Amino acid sequence: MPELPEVEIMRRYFEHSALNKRIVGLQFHDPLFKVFKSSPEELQDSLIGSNFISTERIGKYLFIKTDQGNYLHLHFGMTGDLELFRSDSLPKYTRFVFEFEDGDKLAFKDLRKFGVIQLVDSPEVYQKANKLGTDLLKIQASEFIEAIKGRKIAIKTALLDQKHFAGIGNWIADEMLFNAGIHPKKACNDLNDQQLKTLLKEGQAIVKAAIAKDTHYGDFPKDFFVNYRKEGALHPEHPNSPVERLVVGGRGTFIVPERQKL
DNA sequence: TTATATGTTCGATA
DNA sequence: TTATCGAACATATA
Repeated sequence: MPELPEVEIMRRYFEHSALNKRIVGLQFHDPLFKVFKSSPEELQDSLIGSNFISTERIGKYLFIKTDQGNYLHLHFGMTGDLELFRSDSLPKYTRFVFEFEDGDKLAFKDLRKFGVIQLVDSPEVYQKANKLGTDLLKIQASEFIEAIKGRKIAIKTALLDQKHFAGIGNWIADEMLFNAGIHPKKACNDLNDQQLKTLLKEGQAIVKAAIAKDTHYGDFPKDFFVNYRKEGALHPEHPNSPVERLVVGGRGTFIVPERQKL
């Protein structure tokens, strides 16, 4: 699920469900500890008895500040999600649970276990240390253009790289390229500033629209490309050019050939 | 059985 | 040293 808009919605969900409540317990449900980058002892020491007081998001990376001053970092990988619950039975694919003093429990669910749970000093420190770029909604056009210009890799590969700007995932990259009429395999250094500017504008608009719809795909505008993102589908603006699937940078990629040419 | 899935990282190579 | 590419990770579904 999680690209920038989904993580933004999760950030808000976390704020509504878990802020300013004492943490009284933690549960670990990942025997091989794949999603934990901090040890259970560290997490216990740092979180039990503390409160979460605020949240921040950079691209797909979520940071939650504790009243101790440090942060819990959550990444949702491909299949991560949050769910508030109270029952004794765990939500499916739960890997981690926060227990709060009011009886609420918050599950970190992650089928494929590509997610990350980790204590960090601060978002800024993490961002520097891990070469995480500027959030897509905050980046200036000049910075965006500079980050792409001159590279010889495929534009889609550059869009998915979180190093210079963060938040674009597979479907949003396809959506941006469709809107801008650019072929995903086009080399970065074959694009002019105007095209890059358009890409950024489209990307920000897509992300904002998705957030406005609470990332409920069914509620997205009818002409969003993601609605036709499968082989052979027909976008209303291109009734004679069925969607084709290709692979770019190892990721499934969908285009309308008539609109996106090399 | 094989291919695919909304993500990131790491090792090999240039 | 930096940029790029592809495999790997874990699990379910078509």
